[in-house]
Amino acid sequence: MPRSRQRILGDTKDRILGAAEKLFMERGYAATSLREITAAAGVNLAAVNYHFGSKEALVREVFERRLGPLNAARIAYLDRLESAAAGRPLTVESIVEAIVVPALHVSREPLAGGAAFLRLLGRVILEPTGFVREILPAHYRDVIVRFKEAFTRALPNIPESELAWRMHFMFGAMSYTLAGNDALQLIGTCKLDGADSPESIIRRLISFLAAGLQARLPEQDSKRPRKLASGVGRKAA
Amino acid sequence: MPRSRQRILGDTKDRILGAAEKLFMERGYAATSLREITAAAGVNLAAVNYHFGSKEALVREVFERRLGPLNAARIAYLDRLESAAAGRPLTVESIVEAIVVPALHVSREPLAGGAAFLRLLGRVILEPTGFVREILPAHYRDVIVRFKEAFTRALPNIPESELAWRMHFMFGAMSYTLAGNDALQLIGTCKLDGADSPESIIRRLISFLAAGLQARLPEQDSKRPRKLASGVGRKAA
DNA sequence: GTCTATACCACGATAGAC
DNA sequence: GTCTATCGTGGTATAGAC
Repeated sequence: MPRSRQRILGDTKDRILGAAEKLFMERGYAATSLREITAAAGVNLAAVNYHFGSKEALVREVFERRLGPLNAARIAYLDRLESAAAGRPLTVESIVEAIVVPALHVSREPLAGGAAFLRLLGRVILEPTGFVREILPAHYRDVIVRFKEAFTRALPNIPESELAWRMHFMFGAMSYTLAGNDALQLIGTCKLDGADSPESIIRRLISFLAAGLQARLPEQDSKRPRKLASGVGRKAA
Repeated sequence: MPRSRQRILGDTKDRILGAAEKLFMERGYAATSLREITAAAGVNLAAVNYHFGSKEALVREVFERRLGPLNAARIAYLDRLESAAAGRPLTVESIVEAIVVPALHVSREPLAGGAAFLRLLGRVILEPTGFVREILPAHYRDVIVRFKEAFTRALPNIPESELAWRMHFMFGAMSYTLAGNDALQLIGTCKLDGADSPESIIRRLISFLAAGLQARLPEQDSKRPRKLASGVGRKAA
């Protein structure tokens, strides 16, 4: 059902979407009022309710628009890796890379929402209530399936339930980092070198996650007596 | 300055604090109104503003009361490990244990706030705005200092900046997990075995984090030619 | 179909009586 | 210390203009 007429300078819906994204990113969801958004967009207050239904539905559309391309880029990255590997399993590092690097690109392209989008995403993922429970699953399903397969091939000795949890931990560390949280930095004693480029941070994140994903199992099946920790004293207490 | 008179059934301030904690945990901060809190506590609406000054100051006191004991338990745990080790460096696993296990205990003791407290804490840590920026540092400083020292001794070959980032990643994965987020679970394809006991989850988390913290450096100084990944195909692309 | 003006009710906060 | 009354602002709903 096409609209019969619309504005010259983008239609109202897009203007609201753009203004909302900008303000939500800058000030957060709760701290941004619909009156600020509609004022910035130059539209009437009631327009947001007409076009979106509610403030929550608005923020949902705001970052649905970003999440699709991001996850598509992740899958495309993985596709490239797998076709290059010609059937052999990938390294864990490269699989993690396929998840993290596209997010890094998003964080640096203002047109794609910039780092602020990831910050908002990271925050909204942690939210126990609201729309996350119904929206995120649909957007992440394909990504999870594909990467779970890849990890399973790369880590054949890790049981499925263990792998699920490790992916969970990976998800947490990644969300936290990409969200730009600097809890430690603020705490002061550990200053995360601000001069570090995003690339070097991502490299550090990848090696951390890859090592965690490949951790030896709590009770080793003793198939491959792999020595992991070295140069560290034995377990105390 | 002691109060001259106070109620029989706990004074107003404590009643508000108790009701607020319960409701904030259940419904989140933004979704809980002062009117609900004061109604549940059986006190007047204006009382919360008289005793605390604002809603924000109230939630701050709510989880300051829990965070102190939690971090004290972490330091005590580390103290015990170190005195038992008699000067030798601890294993990375045991240090991580000292961070995670006290939180597990909190999550299971309703009197200490229960799992809901960790959920609120994890969410509030992700919040870019508000009181976190001024409150959390003071409560976490001692913990960070002590554990950074311990990790530095346990991982003498990891540069300080690298270690800071790895602790950051650890913090993220841990907050995410303890906050009880089950993004993957909801996404469905990866069901995190609900039958898993908290203890087994914590064990998995510890081994994941310990492996990540001990990851080989991106460009190895080649002092200790440590083989980490095995049974995985070589890097593709 | 779109957009506007406007009214509604709940919220956090505060002043002032007691 | 406690209470009532009230203020400004928030998200939402609707009637009606175009």
